[in-house]
Amino acid sequence: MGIAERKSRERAGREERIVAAARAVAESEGWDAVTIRRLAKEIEYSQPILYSHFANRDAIVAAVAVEGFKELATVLREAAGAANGKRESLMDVAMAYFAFALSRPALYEAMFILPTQLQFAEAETRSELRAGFDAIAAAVSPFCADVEIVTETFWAALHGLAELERSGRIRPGMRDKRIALVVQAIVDAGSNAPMRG
Amino acid sequence: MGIAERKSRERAGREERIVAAARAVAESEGWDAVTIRRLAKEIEYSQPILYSHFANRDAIVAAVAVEGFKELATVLREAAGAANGKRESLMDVAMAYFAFALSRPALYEAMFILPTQLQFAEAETRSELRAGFDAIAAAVSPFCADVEIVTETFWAALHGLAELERSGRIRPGMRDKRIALVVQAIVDAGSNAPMRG
DNA sequence: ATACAAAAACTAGCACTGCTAGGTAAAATG
DNA sequence: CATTTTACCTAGCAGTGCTAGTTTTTGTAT
Repeated sequence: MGIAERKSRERAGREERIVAAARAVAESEGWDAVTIRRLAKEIEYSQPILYSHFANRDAIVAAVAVEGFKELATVLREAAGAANGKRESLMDVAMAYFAFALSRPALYEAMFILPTQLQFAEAETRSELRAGFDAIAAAVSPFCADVEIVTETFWAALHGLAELERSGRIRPGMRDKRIALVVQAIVDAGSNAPMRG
Repeated sequence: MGIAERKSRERAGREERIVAAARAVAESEGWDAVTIRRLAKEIEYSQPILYSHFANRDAIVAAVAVEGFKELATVLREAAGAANGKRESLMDVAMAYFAFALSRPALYEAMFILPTQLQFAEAETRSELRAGFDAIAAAVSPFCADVEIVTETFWAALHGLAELERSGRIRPGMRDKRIALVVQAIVDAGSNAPMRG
């Protein structure tokens, strides 16, 4: 039964094209430009076809977000692996996270700002988000006892810095100094806490 | 010519009612429910009236955001003033910020997530945002030399923690530990940096 | 008081959105 | 080749932000 497989392949291919189109349009014209009609035009099918692949528009955004989580995890792992020392590794992870967030703003938006509801029901999303989290945790772990807490806080600080800079709330010029401050805080958390306890 | 004044007063009152309605609907049903038709119904006028007060829907959201910036500044100033020691003051500011963000999610959304374009052209918004920033800066200043940088980073960390928790990315239970970690980082930044320099 | 001018508010409608029902063309099966 | 199933599209609904054109209300002057 090669026919069913061919059809399945074609469907999967079209689904990828939808997600790719959504991402491309969002990145070049913003998420407001990502309408069902626009995506239908991009893939050269009628609108209802999209609803045979995704339940609604949010599900398409969520699919883009899942792609983003995969890529973020890869980027962070590579950044952590390339460095020599523990401190360099942490700094590289921070810089890589920032570069990711600012170079793909629409993708980052899909991951952390837009839907925030459906995408966490899917198991795949959870695991991919976890992969990125683990990459950060690996870089953080040499400096602290309670890895989970420190990773969450480190991540939140990077996320907050990226968001406030992206929306023009804080000065764009001092980026590296702020990141250095966050990294230093993690390093200090490792050297201070044990001394006290 | 008391007539013109009366009319001006009535207009201002109606404008306040529009903003209040937008905020109330957003807080109880989410920003998606805040449509022009819905607000018109709430204030018992026709839709075009709203456009004699605001250029478009985003301007209404921005007006709500401005209210939020004023209230945030007040909340942070009170928190900083009530505490005794420098460290308590910093911790209280952090807790107050968090309480603000989580207790008025729709308001916080208007301030930091939704429009992010128009509202910073207005001078009023800038000054109110600055007021909140200054309140944080006052609590941070005893612990560092470069107040601006540290304040930006401290604020970003709080914002990131609030956002990630609000969207369910990090565990809700460990909130206080993460906040304590951020506060400790600021305190350490003050005790470490001078020793090195 | 009444006719008039000006201001204020409303009705109706446009172009767009997400989404869907119902009919049509294409393709696989006997 | 006929039939059934699958795939797909056209057309349309209800709702959105926003606006043109008209009507009502209000204040002014005779």
